Amino acid sequence: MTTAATPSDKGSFRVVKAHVRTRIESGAWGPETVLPGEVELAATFGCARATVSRAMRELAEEGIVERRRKAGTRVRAVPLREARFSIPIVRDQIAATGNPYRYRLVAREVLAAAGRLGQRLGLEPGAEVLRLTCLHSAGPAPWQVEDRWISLAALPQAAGADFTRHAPTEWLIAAVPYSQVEVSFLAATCDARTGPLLAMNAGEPVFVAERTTWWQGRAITHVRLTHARGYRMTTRY
Amino acid sequence: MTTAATPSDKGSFRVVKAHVRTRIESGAWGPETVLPGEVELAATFGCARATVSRAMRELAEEGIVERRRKAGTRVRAVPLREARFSIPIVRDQIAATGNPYRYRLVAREVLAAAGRLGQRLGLEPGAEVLRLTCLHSAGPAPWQVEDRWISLAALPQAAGADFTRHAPTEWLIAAVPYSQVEVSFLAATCDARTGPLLAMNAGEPVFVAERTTWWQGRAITHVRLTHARGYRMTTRY
DNA sequence: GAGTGGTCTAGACCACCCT
DNA sequence: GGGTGGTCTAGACCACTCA
Repeated sequence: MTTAATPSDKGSFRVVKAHVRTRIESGAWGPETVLPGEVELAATFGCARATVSRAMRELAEEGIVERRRKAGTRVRAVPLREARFSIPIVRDQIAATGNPYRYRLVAREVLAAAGRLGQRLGLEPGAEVLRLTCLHSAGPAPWQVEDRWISLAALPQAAGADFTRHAPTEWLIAAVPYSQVEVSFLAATCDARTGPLLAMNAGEPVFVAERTTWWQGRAITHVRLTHARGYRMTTRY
Repeated sequence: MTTAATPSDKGSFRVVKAHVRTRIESGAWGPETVLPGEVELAATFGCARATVSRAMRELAEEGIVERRRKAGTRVRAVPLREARFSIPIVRDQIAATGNPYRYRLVAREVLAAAGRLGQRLGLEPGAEVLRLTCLHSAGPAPWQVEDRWISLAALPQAAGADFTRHAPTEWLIAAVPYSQVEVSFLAATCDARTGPLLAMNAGEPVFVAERTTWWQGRAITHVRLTHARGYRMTTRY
C-alpha cells in the first residue's frame, strides 16, 4: 500500500473524488505524480472499482488529472482550465438585476444577403434575409441592442412572425430549439446606430457578442449583441 | 412499448446517447416531452439500465435534458446552453498562430496595496504587493499586455523570482497549480500606459480579461490582460 | 405510497499502449 | 506481454418527489 489515504468514509464516488482532489490541491500529490491504480484506490477506500472509476473520470473531465491506459492516472502539470459561461436569456439576465425587463422592436426590414454577412450565413448572393434591430432594457436603462439577421431561405416562417411584442430569441428557441452555435466576444467602438439606443456616445468602447446558429448543417441566424456601458461577463471556475 | 427506437446497435452508452440526441434534435421528441424511463429504454436498446443511465446523465449534463426522480426525464424547453472556453496559456495561443512567442518584462515594482485592488486581494491596507507589467508578442506584433499584482503576504517567494525571462503565469502555475479563479471579460478604452505597448492609440477599444486567483481561500494574484486590436474570443457549442 | 432516477457492487471482458 | 483504464452487466437498495 503506497498510499496513506484516510478512508474515513466508505463508498460514494463523491467521497473518493473529494479525497483525491484535496490531496492534489494541497500539494501532497504534486504535478506529474502518478496516482495509485483503480484497484488499489478501491481497496484503500473500501469500495468497488466502478466507484473509483467514476470519481477519477470526473476529475479527468475537470482537467485536474489525465488518464491513459497502461500509463495510469497522473496529476496534470498544467491544469486544463476551462471556464464555463451559461448563455443567459437576456430576459432572465435583466430580471436577475431586479429591474423589469422591457423589449422594443426598433427596426425590421427584408433585404438581400450580401458581402460578409451572406458568407457568414452561407447564402447565395441575393437570398432574402430578415433584419431585425431590437432593444432590451432593464427598466428605463438600455441594456443591449440586438442586431439580428435571419435567413428566410432556411426559415421562411420568420417572415410572418410578429416581433413587435416578443424578442426573436424566444421565437427562435421555439422554432429551432437544438442547434449548433458559434459565439465570439470582442470589443468594438459604439457606432452611430447603436449609440443613441444605448444612451452612449459614438466612440465609446462596447462589449459585443456575435453568435451564429446552424441547424442540421444549415445557417439559420446571425446576431450581434452590443452591450451598454459597464457590461462585464463574469464566471468562476 | 411507446417508443419506436431502432436498436440498430446493442450496448454502448454512446449509441444510446446518440440515438436519443438525434431524436431530440430532429424534433421527434419536442420540448417538454417526457422520455421513456430507464428500464424501458434499456429494454428497447437491449442493454443494462446502468448503460442507459450513463447516456442520460451525460445528456443532462449537456443541458439537453432534465431529470427528476419520480417525474422522469424530459426534454428541456429552453436548452441550458453553456459555452466553454479553454483558458489558454498565452504562449500556446500565440504559438498556434504560427508566430514565435516573445515575452518582455516592462516594469516591476513593490508597492503597498491600496483602494480597490487591496480589497480585491483581501489585503490589509499597507500590505506589500508585487506589480508586474509584461508584454506578450506574436513575433514583432504585440498581442497582450499583462498587468499583474501578486500578494507578497500570500506568496513571499514571488519577491525573489526572476520574471525577466519567463512570464509570471508560468512561475505561478508551478507555485500554485490548483486554485480557484474568477474571470471577467469587458470592453475598455486603451489608456496611455498600455497604448504604446500595443501600438494602439489612446481611446481605441480594447478587449480586457481580468482574473483573480485564490488558493485555499486566500487571494494570491490579480491580473488585467489587455488585448491588441482585433482580438476575439471564440467558441462553439 | 409508489415510481422514477441515483448510486453501489462484484464480476467480467476488452482496448490500448508502455516496456 | 501484461498492466492499466474503459465499459458493460445484473442485481440491489436508496432517495426523492409526484400524485
